[in-house]
Amino acid sequence: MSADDDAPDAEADSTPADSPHILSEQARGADGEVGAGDETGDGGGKGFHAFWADVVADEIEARDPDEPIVIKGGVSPSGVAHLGNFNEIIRGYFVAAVLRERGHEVRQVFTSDDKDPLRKLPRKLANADGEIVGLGEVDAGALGRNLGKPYTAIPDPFGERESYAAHFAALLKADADRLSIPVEMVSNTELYADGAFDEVTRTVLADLDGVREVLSEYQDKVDGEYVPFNPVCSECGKITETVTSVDLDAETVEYVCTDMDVGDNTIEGCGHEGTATFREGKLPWRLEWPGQWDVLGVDFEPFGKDHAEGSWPSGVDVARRVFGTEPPVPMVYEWFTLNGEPLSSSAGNIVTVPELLELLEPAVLRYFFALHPKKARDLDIERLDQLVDRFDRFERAYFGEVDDEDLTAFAERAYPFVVGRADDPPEEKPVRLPYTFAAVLGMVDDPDFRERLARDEGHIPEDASDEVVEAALARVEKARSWAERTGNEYDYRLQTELPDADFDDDIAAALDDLADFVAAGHDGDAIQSEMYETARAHDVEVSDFFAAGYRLFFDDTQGPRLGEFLGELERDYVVARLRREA
RNA sequence: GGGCCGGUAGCUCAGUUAGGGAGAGCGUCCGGCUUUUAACCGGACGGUCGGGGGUUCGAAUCCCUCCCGGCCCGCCA
Repeated sequence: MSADDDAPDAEADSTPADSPHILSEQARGADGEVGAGDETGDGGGKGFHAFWADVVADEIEARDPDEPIVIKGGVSPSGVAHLGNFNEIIRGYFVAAVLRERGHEVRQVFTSDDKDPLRKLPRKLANADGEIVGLGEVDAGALGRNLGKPYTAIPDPFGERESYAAHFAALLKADADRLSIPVEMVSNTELYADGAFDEVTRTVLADLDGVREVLSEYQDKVDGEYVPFNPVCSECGKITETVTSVDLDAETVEYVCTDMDVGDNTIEGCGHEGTATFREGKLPWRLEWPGQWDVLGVDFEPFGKDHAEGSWPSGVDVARRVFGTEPPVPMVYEWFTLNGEPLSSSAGNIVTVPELLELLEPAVLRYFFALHPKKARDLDIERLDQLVDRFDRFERAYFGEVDDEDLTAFAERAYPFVVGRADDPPEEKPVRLPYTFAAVLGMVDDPDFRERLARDEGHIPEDASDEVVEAALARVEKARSWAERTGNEYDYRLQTELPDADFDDDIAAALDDLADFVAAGHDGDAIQSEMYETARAHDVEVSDFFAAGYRLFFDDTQGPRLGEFLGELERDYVVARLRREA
């Protein structure tokens, strides 16, 4: 704002340029009157970008980073690896892909912050297939006894991996694989065990007063006694908080295993007094995060809005004043809601990657995350068709078939990354069945029926190869799963057995007439017309007649356009069913 | 209470970089396909761009202010 109201307003420690909201306002340099100091700024003349990942890539390039450029994400293992966690991988992926396309070497890593202690029991877990299960399905007691221990020191509740942490990390890695995202999983525990953290730990413990001064600006609990290192108790295995002395030469600390407060509860310490090396403990989060930047040489990291005002400013400060390094380029992403509600594993409002991939193609899911990260979005399972439609339109825009400049500009840049083929973009547009139409086809299992109807409705080109047809029809199973999962207006199923139903004489006679008509051989349009004629001829309400048809074929009161549908089915079957014979 | 981010049609969202026509898809309604029955085609309806003020010949876009929502502001991550 104005130039001269900077009273003795104390610390301007973090300048606006440290705002993590690089995709929002032009917070930096916006008021051109800052004048001189700012030549390393944001590199001035960068053009407009239709794809946000290019904006981020510009920021990274402006730092002139060493290669490979390192992009990081990370979470603490919790009960379920849900789609929200996946932001940490896929948002970085788009930036990584753009940088690679620009000729850089990029390393994308994901830290599983698995030396963190389990602080409370999760309400839900995900098994190895990503399916969500309740605590009751595992040995909850065993988990409870391990409160306070690092996730890597807790057995896998499903008894498959070497630890709780490994189980969780494997889930996320599997999700990344499913979406063809190359990411290197890094165990935070191993970083300590391998000594990668020795140097930063030494830096912290060598200047306790200096570190306390920085931290105390962000944490009330930091006093002259506070030692920011949490050893693992050699006796009970829990993370401890009370360090009594530091021996820099030996690289050890003395500690007492005291109680740890977690919310309303207390995790009891065992009282053991012991000695731990730098590798037998961890730094608290506010130091650990910038420590990871230093250890891994991180150039870019996306994070959720919850970190934007808490961890990030302190992390910037710690990086500079404690470690003497520059923090990475940041990027805040908005959280999305699921079916209009916040993601919550305890409330059961979560969805996993494998679950979603039963309902739509990987490219559609990647498209969802290619949309602007600063917008709060809702992923509405009931209306997944809208998302898929938007993707289809986006894809058509890439192939120049949509009269929309903005969308086309976005698609031209982002589409190759969305389909994971930045260096080899598709030259021909895939054949896509409209999602709701695919759901209609899903009412019948017969693949030939599906293809015939899709062709008749003009959704498959005459000269399509078998591969193209097969690829197009693959969406039918997705849409079918969607209809079943939501129980929506496409959730009809062609009945193979004759449903139990009675009809009055007029309707029965009309059905018989229609059966004769079908037996004589007519196409779908004709059958549709004949249904009206027949109903009138027998003085039956058209709606009642259709209802009878839906009862016979779908055991329901409604359904798709019946005539066209019957026209594609096997004639003998239709005739017999109309005659209520089979 | 303070800070940050967001608020564009019923729904999902573009458009804000460089101020100039308020848009798309879906839904709804109407119509078409000899035919009230969810797929196809055409058309229409639909918005105080969260409210107010300001700058400007001109504001969704820039400035101020207020409202609403989310996040952060003890610990943890």
